[in-house]
Amino acid sequence: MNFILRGTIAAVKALYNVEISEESINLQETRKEFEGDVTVVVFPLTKVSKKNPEQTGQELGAYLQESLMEIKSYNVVKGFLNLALTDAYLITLFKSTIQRSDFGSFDAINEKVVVEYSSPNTNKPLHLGHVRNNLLGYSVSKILEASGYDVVKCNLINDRGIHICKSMLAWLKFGNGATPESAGLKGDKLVGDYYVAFDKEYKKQVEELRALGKSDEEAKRDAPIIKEAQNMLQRWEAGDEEVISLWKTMNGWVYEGFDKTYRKLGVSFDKYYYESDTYLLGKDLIEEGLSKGVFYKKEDNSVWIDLREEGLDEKLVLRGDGTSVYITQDLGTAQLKHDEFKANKSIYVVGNEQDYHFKVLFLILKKLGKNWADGAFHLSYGMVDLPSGKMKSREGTVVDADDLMVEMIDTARKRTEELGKVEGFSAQEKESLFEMIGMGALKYFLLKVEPKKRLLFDPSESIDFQGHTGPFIQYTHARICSVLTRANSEQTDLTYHLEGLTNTERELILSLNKYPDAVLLAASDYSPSVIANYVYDLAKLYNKFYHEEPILKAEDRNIRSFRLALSGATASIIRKSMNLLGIHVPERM
RNA sequence: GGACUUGUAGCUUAAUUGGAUAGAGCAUCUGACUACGGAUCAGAAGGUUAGGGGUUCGACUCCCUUCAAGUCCA
Repeated sequence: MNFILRGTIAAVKALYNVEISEESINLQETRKEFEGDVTVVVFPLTKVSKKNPEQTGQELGAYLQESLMEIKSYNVVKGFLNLALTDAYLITLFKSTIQRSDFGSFDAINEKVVVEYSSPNTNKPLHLGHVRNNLLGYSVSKILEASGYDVVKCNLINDRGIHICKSMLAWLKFGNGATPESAGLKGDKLVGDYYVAFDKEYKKQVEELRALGKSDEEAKRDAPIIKEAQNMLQRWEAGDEEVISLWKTMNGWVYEGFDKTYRKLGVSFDKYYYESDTYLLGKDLIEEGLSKGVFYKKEDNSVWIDLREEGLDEKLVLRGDGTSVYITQDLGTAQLKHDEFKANKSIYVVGNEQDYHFKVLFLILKKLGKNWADGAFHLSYGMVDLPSGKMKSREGTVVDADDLMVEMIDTARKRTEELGKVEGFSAQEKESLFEMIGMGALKYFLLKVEPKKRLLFDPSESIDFQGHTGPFIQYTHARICSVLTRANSEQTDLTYHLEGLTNTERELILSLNKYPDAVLLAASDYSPSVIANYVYDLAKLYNKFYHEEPILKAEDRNIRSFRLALSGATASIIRKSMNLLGIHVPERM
């Protein structure tokens, strides 16, 4: 609606002889209860008109109607100037813009963005929290891509450290040589089981030591199994062949398991980083920081940065014995990514428990003079909690990603069969449909909420398939496809000449027209929920249209062709939107 | 002790970034030409936007404060 902006600027110039900027004009959709399509909020303009809002609105409205042929009529309510667009304009808008196949896709802007997401530990299977992370990361990548960025999706895998040694050690002790094949388990599940087994044994040993009179702290420190694990980590760091070989084998199992989960989730990566390769990075940056005077040493040789001026604390960046802390590695990895991709932006999809960490990380990079750090952004999302509280893998209170997906697909199967909707489907078509619907419900459920909000998931309450849900939108798409196929089998004259539009048709065109803005907003906010809510509104509106207006049964041939075209365009935008969420839409369901 | 985030109808949530009478879904109640697909549509009911103060033409949104939930930093 740029012509309204320009027209308003011209109107202000003509009426009040003042130059104003586009930003000073506040345009919004006209609320349903008033007549019109677009509303100019006139309060801010009273400063230049030096008249009351009502009068200013009247003057602007009269001028705009006179000068812009797209405007049919206007009215002023309080300080709001409501403009009604002509049907002719909306029809042209639909034909020349919305119906184009490239509607809503943006030209490449020649900027690169790295999106890091997923970033699992190799000692346990993925759970619902990871699912949120993966879906967010993938969807944000798609959205950025659609808005013109060159996107690199990457996954930094935490494949080393004491936690991996725990799984390895427990497997050696209790595993009897079990493999995923022999145990009939996915590799990540098998390894996760030994991580739990370690913890169980560890707790038992701690109890025993405490029974012998040791303090809690001593017992936790002295339990033989934890010492063994620490010893194993040292051997790993020293490159001990036996340990390395076991580590490779077990991580291999885990990756096979993760791959299956990723495939089922429909997410993918362009680049993998492994902490075993990156954990020693960052020390040169410590040197750099010391020489620049950004860091300082304490008596024990440990290196720190003072961030108290920024309202934060003093922060340790390298231990006294010269070993890294998390932030050391993350500094190094940030530099590595920058060297490799020279990206304009770098997004980290990580839970909000690390808000502080990233604040510090970015601040340090800037203090080191890394200007590229301005493009760094922590896409922080809220934890997924259960009614019982936090998920804890060691206590078994997690919603496993694979189990959840199977459950969702099963529910979809039950629903669909109950409704008797799959007559004439082959077995294979059925399976892919159930998967599409089940995964659609799950993904939509997780993505429709703003990322930063925490999410409560109640496993005893199944995710809805009706109302504000993925399947509702999928259903709308299938319904349109059904109409279109029917139309195709009859006649295919798609040209039309229209006299006017019904209210719902107008609403639908205006809603379709919002798609590009939704993409841009979702991209600048890094928020798939913008798309999710947009496409829901669109689908809802289409269903209203579908009920109110006959399409195939329309008597006038022109109207029939137009409504088919409108339906086709709606299906296309639904498909594009859902694609940005990583959700597939069926043609029948 | 300090910092950050969140708080909207019974539940899950939206609000064009400061705009009109806070908009949906689930659940509850009422209805839909024998359906171009009822996983739909129309309607009813449900709100002191956690509480209090302030800023202004105008506040869910910004500022101060209290409360609640969660997280982080030693």
